[in-house]
Amino acid sequence: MGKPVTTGRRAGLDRDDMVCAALALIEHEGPAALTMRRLAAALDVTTTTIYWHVGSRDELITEVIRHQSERQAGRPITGTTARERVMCAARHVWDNALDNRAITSLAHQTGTTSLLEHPLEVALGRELESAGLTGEPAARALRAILSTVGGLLVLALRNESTVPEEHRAPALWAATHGELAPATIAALTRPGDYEDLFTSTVQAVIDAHVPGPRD
Amino acid sequence: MGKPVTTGRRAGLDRDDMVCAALALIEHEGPAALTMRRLAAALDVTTTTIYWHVGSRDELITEVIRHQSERQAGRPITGTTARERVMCAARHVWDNALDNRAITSLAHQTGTTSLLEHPLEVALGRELESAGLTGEPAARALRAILSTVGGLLVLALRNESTVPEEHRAPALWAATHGELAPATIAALTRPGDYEDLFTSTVQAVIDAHVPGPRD
DNA sequence: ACCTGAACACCGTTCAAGT
DNA sequence: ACCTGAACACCGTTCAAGT
Repeated sequence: MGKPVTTGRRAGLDRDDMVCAALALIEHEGPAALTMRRLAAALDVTTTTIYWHVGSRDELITEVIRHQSERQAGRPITGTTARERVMCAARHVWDNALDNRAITSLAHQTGTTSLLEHPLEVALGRELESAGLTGEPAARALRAILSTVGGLLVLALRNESTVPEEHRAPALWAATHGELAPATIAALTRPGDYEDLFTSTVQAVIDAHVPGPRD
Repeated sequence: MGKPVTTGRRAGLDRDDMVCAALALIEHEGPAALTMRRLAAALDVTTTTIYWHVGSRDELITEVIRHQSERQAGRPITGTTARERVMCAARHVWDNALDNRAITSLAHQTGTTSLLEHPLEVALGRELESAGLTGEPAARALRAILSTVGGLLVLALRNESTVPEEHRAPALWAATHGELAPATIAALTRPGDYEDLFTSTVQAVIDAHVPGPRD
């Protein structure tokens, strides 16, 4: 069953093979490695073959992100209080992004983050509604939590992305703005403990938007 | 005084002219318009001329961002309480980004946001120290506030950036995850009031990290 | 010192042509 | 229906050569 190993034509490739090969390419060689020519070489075909199965590079990326979003879904949401369950749903977004950094970076670069995290965002929205939020407050809470997690992810993923060293810590900073204490300067230049930062920051945003057990 | 209008050589251009022309190009035609060839055409020279004055495209971008960061500095910080002044410094980052969306997007794409906002980030750090924060708590507060503002900016700037419509609101969302209320779905698909979102979210993060007047 | 012309090694995309 | 070869219009970058 399934597709025959070798048909009478040339290659036995379909649209799904392209998407999977693209996903593997991204995971192994980074988001920048996803070019039509390199993907064609990996599949041992010409670039025009990709254009026949998939429409364009944008469509390929969309399909890759959607494919990845499907196998990200499914982690159970734990916790007894509403805030705990909302926090758990937010942490799923955080964990999945850190577990799949290459694809997350690609989604971030192409503005398809919401497509990648969509099932997890829906799960988060469901918990907010279960917490009693409806209408505009629910929408505001959802947007606030997701943007906070997204901002923290940009910070946490900045290190291994393509950021030249000179952009991080020019020596003149300490000279021109020397009034700052070393620890404060470190916050602007060096990486920190993003796990703690995630917990405290997201918890604050959740507490501000989601009614607690004794409100 | 200054440089002569026309020297005995070919063009009277220096490194600063390249950076200014690049900045104008970005503001008028968007971040994607900044290519070596288009910049050379705008200056009526060859691309190799740019490589002589500026090193590479990365160096050009760094110089453009640094140039822009200098004329962004200087808005006064108002407010009487510590939290008010910290909020004001955070709002400066927000306002400047929204007032210069093209350059902000470029900085975001190239991972040089901290370089662009650096003077404003230092001002924010100063207010945190004035509020009594030192060491790790100061660093955590700074990172938390900046990442929150950054995440909200990504959301607010997403609309006019190069995001295809299909990435935003596929019709199947409502079908496969139809349990969500319309307003909650809207939070995932349509833009909202980011001004209100900024105020409430950043205020929550500030309150969580900066001691208030009666703590 | 400052600038040009030509070339190299890449991109995404299209189009006519093959089987 | 599925795939190739060649071409087009772009990129960033380099190198020898001109004045």
